[in-house]
Amino acid sequence: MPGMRRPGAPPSLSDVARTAGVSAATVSRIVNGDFGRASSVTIHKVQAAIAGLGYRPNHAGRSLRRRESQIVAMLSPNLDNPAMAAIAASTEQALRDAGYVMVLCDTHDRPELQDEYLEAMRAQLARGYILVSAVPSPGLRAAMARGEAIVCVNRRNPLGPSPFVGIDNRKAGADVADRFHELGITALAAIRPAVMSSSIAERIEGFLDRCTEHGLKRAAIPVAAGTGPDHLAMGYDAIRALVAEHGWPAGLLCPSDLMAYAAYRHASETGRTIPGATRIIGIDNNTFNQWIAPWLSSVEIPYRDFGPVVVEQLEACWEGAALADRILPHRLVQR
Amino acid sequence: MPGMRRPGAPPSLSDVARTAGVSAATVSRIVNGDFGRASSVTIHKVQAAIAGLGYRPNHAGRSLRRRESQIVAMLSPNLDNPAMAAIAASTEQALRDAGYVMVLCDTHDRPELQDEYLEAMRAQLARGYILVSAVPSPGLRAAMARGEAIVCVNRRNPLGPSPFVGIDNRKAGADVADRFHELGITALAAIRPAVMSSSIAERIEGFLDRCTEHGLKRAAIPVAAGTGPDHLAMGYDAIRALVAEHGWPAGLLCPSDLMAYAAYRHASETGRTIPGATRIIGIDNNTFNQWIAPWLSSVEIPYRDFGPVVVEQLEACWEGAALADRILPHRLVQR
DNA sequence: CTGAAAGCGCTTACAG
DNA sequence: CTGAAAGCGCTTACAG
Repeated sequence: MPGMRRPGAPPSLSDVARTAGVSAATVSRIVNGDFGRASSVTIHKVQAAIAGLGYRPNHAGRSLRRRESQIVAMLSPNLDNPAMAAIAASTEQALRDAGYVMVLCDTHDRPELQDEYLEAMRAQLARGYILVSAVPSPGLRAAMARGEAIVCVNRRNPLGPSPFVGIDNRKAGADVADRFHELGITALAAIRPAVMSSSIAERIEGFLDRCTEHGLKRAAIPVAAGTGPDHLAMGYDAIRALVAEHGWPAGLLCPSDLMAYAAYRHASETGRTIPGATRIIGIDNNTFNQWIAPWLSSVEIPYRDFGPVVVEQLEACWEGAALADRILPHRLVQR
Repeated sequence: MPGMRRPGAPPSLSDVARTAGVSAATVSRIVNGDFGRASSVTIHKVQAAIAGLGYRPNHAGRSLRRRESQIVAMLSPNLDNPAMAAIAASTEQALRDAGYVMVLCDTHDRPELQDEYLEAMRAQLARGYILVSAVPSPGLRAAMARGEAIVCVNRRNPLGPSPFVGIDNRKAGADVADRFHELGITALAAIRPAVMSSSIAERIEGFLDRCTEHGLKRAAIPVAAGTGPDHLAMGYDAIRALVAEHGWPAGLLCPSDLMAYAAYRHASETGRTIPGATRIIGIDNNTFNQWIAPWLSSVEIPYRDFGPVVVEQLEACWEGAALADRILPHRLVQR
C-alpha cells in the first residue's frame, strides 16, 4: 500500500495529513503558524493528529526546500579559555531560545581551520556565522563576498566591517591605568602576545595612553611580548621575558586573566609576593578568580550577556538592518 | 532555460553533471568515492568540474535522501566546568576528523532540557547522541527504545546499559585514600553533592572502602552534602556544613576540582591554612591548577583523550558492535 | 561503464 | 478555505 508509514520511522508531514484527512499543504501551513487561512475545525484536526503521532518537522526536508537551515556556526578559538566557554554557553542558550541550533567549531586561531569550518558549515547550509576572534583568511573573505550573515565577537573582523559584539577595550585598558594611579603605583609594565588581535591591541593602547595622561613616560613602561599555543603558555613566555629584561614591576597589566595566571606562577617560582610586591590586574574576571585567585583584580566582561546580543546582531543581518557595534559595559573588580 | 544555475547559489550536483557532460548518478558515485565503476576519463572530467565549480555536496539533500545526517548531538551539563569544556573540545575535534559535526546542547543537568534537546536533535536527524552526564528522563527512555546511538561519558546511563567512556571512579577514590595513608593523615572527611551521579558516588565509595581497609572506621569519616546550581556553590554549601558540624579535617577529599576551589575559599575565609593544616585532594586536575592552585593535589582525568574514544564507541553503535566500557587511565598528581 | 527515474520530507505559488 | 503539483539536492536500485 503506497504512502504507508514505515514502522520505526518518525512520522512525516504526510502521515499527519493522512491521519487528519487533509492535504500536506494544509498541514504545512498550520505547522508553520499560518492559521489565517484554515478553518478552526481543520486546525483542530491537524493539531490532534500532530499530538497523536508525536510529529516534529524534519529539518532536512525543510532546509532543502527553504534553502536554509536552523544551523548557526560558532567558530571559537579555544574552549579551554573560560571566557570563550562562557561566550559559547550563553550563545548556545540564546540561539536555542530563538529556534536555532549551534554547531561548535574550534579553530585554534588558525586560518586554515577557520576556512575548513567555514566551508563545512556552508555545505550544511548554515544560516549564519559567529566568529569569536576571527583571523584573516581567504575563506572569510569569500564568505563576506557572498554576503553571509557574520557576527564578530570580542575581536573585530580583520577583513572589513562586520556586526560586532564586545566591550570598549581602550576604556578597559584605561581603567586599569586609572586604578594603578589611584594606588599610587608608577612602576608599571604589561605583557602581550607577539601577534595581537584588535581587542588586545586596544587594551594595551588604552592603558599606555592613559598612563601618559597621568604623567608617566610611555618609554618607561615596558611591554613584553610572548608566544605560545594558548594564553597561559604565551603569558608565561612574556612574563619571563619582561622580568629577565626589566625585573618585576610594581603594577602589571595582563590583557587576559590566563596571562595573569601565568604571571602569578612565575612570581611564585621567583619568590615575588603577589599582591604585596607586585599588583596584577587582569581582564575577563573569570568565575574562578573569586574562589582561588584573591590576589587578582580584573576587568569583568559580561560574557554571560553576550549571547542574546549576538543573536540580535545575527537577526539584524538577516533583515539587512544596520550594523551598529554593540558595546557592552565592563567594570573593574577589585580584590 | 531550464536547469540553469541561479547566480549566487552554490553549485549543485547537477551543475557538476552538466559541466562534466555526465549524469547526476555518475557524479554522485564519484563524489561518494565509488570509483570502481567509472572510467578514469569520466572520473577526471568530473573531478575537474568539481574543482572548477568549487562544488560541495549539500548536506540537506544528502540527509533527506539517506535519512541520516552528519550531526551528532553533544548534551553537556555545564560548559563552565573546565572538565566539561575539555570533553566538548576533544570530542568536537574527533567528530570533525571523522567527518561529523557536533551540535552542542547545554542541559544544566535538568531532565526537561535534556528531553527538549533530545527531541530537537531527532528532528535534525542526529546520527548519535553523546550524553556527558545523563539524567533519567522520559525522552532518554524513548531514545533508547528507538535504538538510537547513545554514548554516555563520565556518568553511566541511569536508565540502563549504554556504551560508556570514563575512568575507574572507585579506584580514583581509593587512590586518594592511599595518598592520605602514605602521608599518615587519618583525620579525614569528604564533601559531596546531595544528589549524586554514579561517578561521584563511586568516587566516594571507593575512598571510604579503602579507608576502612587502612583501618579507619567508616563512621569516623564525615561526608557532608551540599546543594547548589554548580559544583562551586554546591561545594561551598557542603564544606560549610562539614566544618560547622565537624570542624576542619586534616585530609579532605573533593570529588571534583571545583568543589576543592570552594573548600579553599572557605578555608581562606576561616583562616585555615591550605595545605599546611588541611590537605585537599581533588579530582579532574584542571589545567589551571598547575598555574594558580599549587596547594591542590588532584586525580588527573585524561579528558583530552576522551574525544577519539567517544567517537569509536559511537561508530561501534552504528555497526551494532558490542558495548564494552572504555575505561581510561587516571593518575594522582601531587603538589 | 553509465543513465533515467523515483523518492526522501518539506514549502509555495497557483488554481479553485 | 483547501489541494494538486512542482521542485529543493541528493542517492540508489534497476536497466542496459
